[in-house]
Amino acid sequence: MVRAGLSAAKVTEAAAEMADEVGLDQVTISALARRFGVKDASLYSHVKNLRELRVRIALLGGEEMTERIAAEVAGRAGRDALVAFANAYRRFALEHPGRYAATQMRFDPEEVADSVALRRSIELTYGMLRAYGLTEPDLTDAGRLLRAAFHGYIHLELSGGFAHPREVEDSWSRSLDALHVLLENWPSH
Amino acid sequence: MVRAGLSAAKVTEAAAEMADEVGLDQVTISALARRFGVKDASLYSHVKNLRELRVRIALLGGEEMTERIAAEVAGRAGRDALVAFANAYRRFALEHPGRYAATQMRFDPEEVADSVALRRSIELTYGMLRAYGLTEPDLTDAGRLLRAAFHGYIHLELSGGFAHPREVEDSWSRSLDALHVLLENWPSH
DNA sequence: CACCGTTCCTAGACTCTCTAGGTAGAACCC
DNA sequence: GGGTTCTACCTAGAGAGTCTAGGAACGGTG
Repeated sequence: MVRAGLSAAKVTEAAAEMADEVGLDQVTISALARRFGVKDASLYSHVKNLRELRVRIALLGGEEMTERIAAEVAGRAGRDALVAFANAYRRFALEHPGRYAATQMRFDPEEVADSVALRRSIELTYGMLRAYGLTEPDLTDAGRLLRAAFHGYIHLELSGGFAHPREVEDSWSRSLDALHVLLENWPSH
Repeated sequence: MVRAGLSAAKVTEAAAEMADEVGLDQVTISALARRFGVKDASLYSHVKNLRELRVRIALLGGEEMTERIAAEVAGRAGRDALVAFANAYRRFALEHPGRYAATQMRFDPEEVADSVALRRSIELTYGMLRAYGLTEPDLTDAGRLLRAAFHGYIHLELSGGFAHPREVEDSWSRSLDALHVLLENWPSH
């Protein structure tokens, strides 16, 4: 008997790759087992169930994503930081749609409680916004709007919601200009 | 034998209701059949398959949503129209999360080709933006950003992404203020 | 070498989608 | 009222997926 030599980490990595290729909801225990040349039941030694597998994809994706964003934003402020953040965010989501989709799942608080990436990504956003001179509660409001705009844009783009011929690239960078202007003129009170 | 008296419309309506109650991905043919006290196979007389059922939910939801938005926006312009549009959009999504989720599916062009609601919702957005004095291509760019912001906000809210204690209601209306300012100062060229 | 934990297996229960072909109610028409 | 036809609903079953229980073989450790 030749063993595949699996582990929780290997299974998660392969699942993430599969999610990027065929979509998160096409990642099934049995399809993954097939990919490893192994029986379904074997995977349950490494992963509790399908739900947990997807959460693992999300945690992996979240880490990779914030790492890339952090690297791009490092040393920048204001418009430069905003553009770097946004482009790193979007590029990751487009290159890794499955991982990205996983990060958008609904989690129980305890599932992501010990996720460093989550906390770090919030810090990154707030740091960026503070450079615009914002303070609470504007910080929270602007942060939410920014996250919503980024996520909404990518979601619509990935789901084919932009049918109009105008290039999404152009639209995107013009939207970033607009958001920059918005943050500079955030209406306080 | 007592008949349930089903039809495609009744099945769709019940499926939409079910989606709002338990989530779109919990709407299965068998669960729906159970709800009607009927065997799974019986539903296939009314609906081609699960995919088509979900598309029907989306089309139904889309119609209801644009109808409500149109009613709220009618006769308003500028900030009033923006706020009315946004609030109607959000309220519908929060009251009908299943229907709303269905409208965010990825569709083949032909599936939604004859959807009046889709075209009307685009017209509504563009009408609103023209009142801000925008012209192409700013119209498209601003429209995309607006849709992204609305959708992103609701998606994050529905998926529990706003953990911070600050009231979402307040954040939301402040974000609408901000978007209003943004549209008034949209950076052309 | 014998022990032990881990990896992988078989077997099977349960759920879901969807097809093929059959039965029984309702509506029409003479 | 009896026959025809449409269609709502049925049984039966194939196929795919999740997941559990319990067993076998491999790898490393004493």
